[in-house]
Amino acid sequence: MREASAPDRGVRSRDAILDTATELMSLRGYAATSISMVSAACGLPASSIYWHFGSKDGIYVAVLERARVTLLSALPPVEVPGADIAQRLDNFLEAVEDAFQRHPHDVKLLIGLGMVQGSASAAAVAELLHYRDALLAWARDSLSFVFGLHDRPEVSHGLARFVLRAASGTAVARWFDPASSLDAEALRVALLALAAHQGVPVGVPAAAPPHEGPSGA
Amino acid sequence: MREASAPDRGVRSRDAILDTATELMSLRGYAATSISMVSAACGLPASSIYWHFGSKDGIYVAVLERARVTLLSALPPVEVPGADIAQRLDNFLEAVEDAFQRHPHDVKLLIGLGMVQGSASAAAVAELLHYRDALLAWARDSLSFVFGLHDRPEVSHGLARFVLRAASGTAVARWFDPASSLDAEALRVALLALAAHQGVPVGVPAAAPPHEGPSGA
DNA sequence: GTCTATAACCAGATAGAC
DNA sequence: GTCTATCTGGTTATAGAC
Repeated sequence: MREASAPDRGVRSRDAILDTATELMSLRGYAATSISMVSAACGLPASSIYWHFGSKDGIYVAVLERARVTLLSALPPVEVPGADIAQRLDNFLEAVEDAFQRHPHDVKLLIGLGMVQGSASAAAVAELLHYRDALLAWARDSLSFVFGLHDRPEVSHGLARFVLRAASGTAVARWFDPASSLDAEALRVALLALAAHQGVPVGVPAAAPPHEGPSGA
Repeated sequence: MREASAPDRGVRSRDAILDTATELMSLRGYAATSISMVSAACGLPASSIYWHFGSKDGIYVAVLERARVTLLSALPPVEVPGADIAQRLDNFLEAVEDAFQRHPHDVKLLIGLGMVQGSASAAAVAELLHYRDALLAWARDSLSFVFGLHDRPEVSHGLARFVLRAASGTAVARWFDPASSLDAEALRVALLALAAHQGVPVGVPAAAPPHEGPSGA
């Protein structure tokens, strides 16, 4: 396995560079991460990094792409198991919480690098959007299955957006206080109430009447 | 007013630098914002910026401090008006939504620059923590008043954390899709359900039974 | 594919006249 | 307080031997 003749020396180096860049960029951000830092941290000279990725932006795009694939393949299929809504919702939230805890780098890459407009290339921004859309689509499909919303796509979309925002907000909270976790319990209560509020039968009364517009005062 | 002899030429320049730096840093992040960019954008030479703030980090701390004061003074007092919980909650959420919409720079500074550990000074990180804590305290006190939770601080703290995370997540969503707004309606439903779930009387049945631990399956 | 060496440039920061 | 000019060091990126 060691001294792999040379055929895959390249791919091993490539992976090492990607690992290092992922860690540094998710921790410090794209702009604050320099090629020389990556070089020093992974042991390979800067020119090797350029040979593999062409430019700093090229590394960034590769890092984002791999993070997206990794995170998405760690998520379970959208046909969430469970006999009823409560069970399926618990299973869904457990999957979200699990991925969130196990892939902090990937989550943070998605979140923290939104402020890259102007510093990074259009390709990198497009990859970020792709990343976000893929996560949102997974959440939407899963929640559609959980609540049986095949005929009400706008409701499952709204719930998915809510979950994604809660997860993003928790990721933000996590870099102030690294012990922050997703609080699946609160999310469960909130999602059930939101679904009920939209008229979805969840085996529980709606939490509040629709009430159009803010009430005077 | 113009040609103010010189006494306040200084403070005007200082403010102009702060304005420019706030805009650039909230848009591009701290690391990606250079002194020369600020200099070019506000018209003053780099050495004037150093005269006022001493270092790049000094500008950052001043920007954060002013953002915190601005945002906090834009928030209404915690004695949220309203005859009942529903009215007070609506007023609270309206205040949050309003501040969120009117001060995008300040919100983004708080959010997006969490990944500054290692690039910025301890003073800057401390200022960021101070910022976050002040917002959380305001939300906690307001929600305590809204729901009448003076004797249950841990509940109001949990609700405040939930609101702050939702707002953070929305700020993140906003740099993918600038049209994103806070969705006060969803937040209203979620907060009522969460409060009810904690046994707080909100004039509405609890959304779900406490149910200890995930249900088998 | 990996290395050493270096080009070309821009960053943060300072000196000193005014 | 503001300016011009400049120093130093790190940055992205490349050349060319191996």
